Order: sequence, then C-alpha cells, then structure tokens
Amino acid sequence: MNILPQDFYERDTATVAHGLLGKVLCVRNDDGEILRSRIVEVEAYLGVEDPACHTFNDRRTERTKSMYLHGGHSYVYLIYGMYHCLNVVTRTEEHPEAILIRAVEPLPHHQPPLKKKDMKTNGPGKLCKFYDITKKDDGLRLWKKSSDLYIVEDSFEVLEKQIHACPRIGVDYAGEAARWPLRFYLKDNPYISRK
DNA sequence: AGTGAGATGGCCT
DNA sequence: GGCCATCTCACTA
Repeated sequence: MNILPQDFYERDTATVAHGLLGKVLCVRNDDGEILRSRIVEVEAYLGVEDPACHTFNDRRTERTKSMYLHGGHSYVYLIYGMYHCLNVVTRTEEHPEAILIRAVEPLPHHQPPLKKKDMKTNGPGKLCKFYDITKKDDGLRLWKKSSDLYIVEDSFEVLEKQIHACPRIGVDYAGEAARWPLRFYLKDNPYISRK
C-alpha cells in the first residue's frame, strides 16, 4: 500500500480524476483506527474558467482558500447547510482546480453484500457523514501518512475501458459547462451515487 | 419508478 | 435575499 506522492496531484485535473478511481481513501477515526474505502466515483472541477467551479472567475474567498493551495491538499465545504463534500485539490497555486469525491466502496469487501438501504457511502454528502469528514478536515495534506485523511494505492487495477464519463450532477446553473463530461465512475460498481 | 418538497445555514451580491 | 457540487421522505401510480 503505497501513499500517493504530492506530484500525483499536480497533473491535469481530468487525468488525476481518472487516476483516483480505484485508489484507497484512508480516514483516521476518533479511536485512531484507519478506515479504508475504494474511490469509485469522482467529478473534476476546472477552476477559473469552469462556471460550475467554486473558483470560477478567480473567486478567492474564505471558503475557497484551500483550493488555492498546492495540489494534494483536501478541500472540504458545507453544502445546503447540512452536508459536507470532500475534494482533492489538483495542479498548483496558480490553478485552483479540484476533484469531488462522490462515492466510495468501504473495504475490506470480505463482508456480506449490503442492501441498498445500508449503503451510506454512495454519495458525496453521505460519505462525509459516514466518515465524519467536516471542515476540520479542510486543507489537510493527503500525501502524508500522518494526516487524518490520505490516499494510497494497492494492487487494484483500473482499465480505461472500465471508466464511464458523463455530465456532472447538480450543476445545471452552469450553462454549457453542465454538459461537460467531467463525472467519472467505475462501470458496474454498486456504490455509484446515481445511474 | 418517478416526482416534489423540505430541511438548514453559510456564502456571495 | 437568493442560491446551493445533497439527501430523505412522502406522495403518486
């Protein structure tokens, strides 16, 4: 289980989004245990020229501060007054782009198959609630094993053919950008947020 | 299966 | 004041 180095995140955002699929998100809980889950669905947000992105038009605010950090940091924000969303910052300080983690599959999968109603990690708000990811986890260094949040890779392999691309969810306000195929997920994975 | 409304509060104009 | 990178529940059928 190798941790992903910071330069993994400095590349083109759509490329990193593809690369994150199949990787393992590690969350340290209150007891110091590491909870692992496989990333199965993501969305890319392309910064100052992407009307769906929080940093569209170089909007620097208190909320978006973490998006202006170097690639490899976390960006966590509150949405609808109720749910948090976890993002991975990409590229560099000059390019505030990020990837939304929309769904994960808890590991190990040596457990009885879950009923649909038990799936608590098949959505960006749900997975943050499940793992207690909040503003306290904003701006963390995901390439450091000492962080409460980091990402590693195991022997799980993802082929390009297994990745499906389609428009992003919940960004209809963004005009034409709402149709850009920047949502990526692993075909046939049961933890996908929607079909 | 599909639709619609409400919860709830920070963020931005 | 209006909008939101969401989710659940209550309804229809």
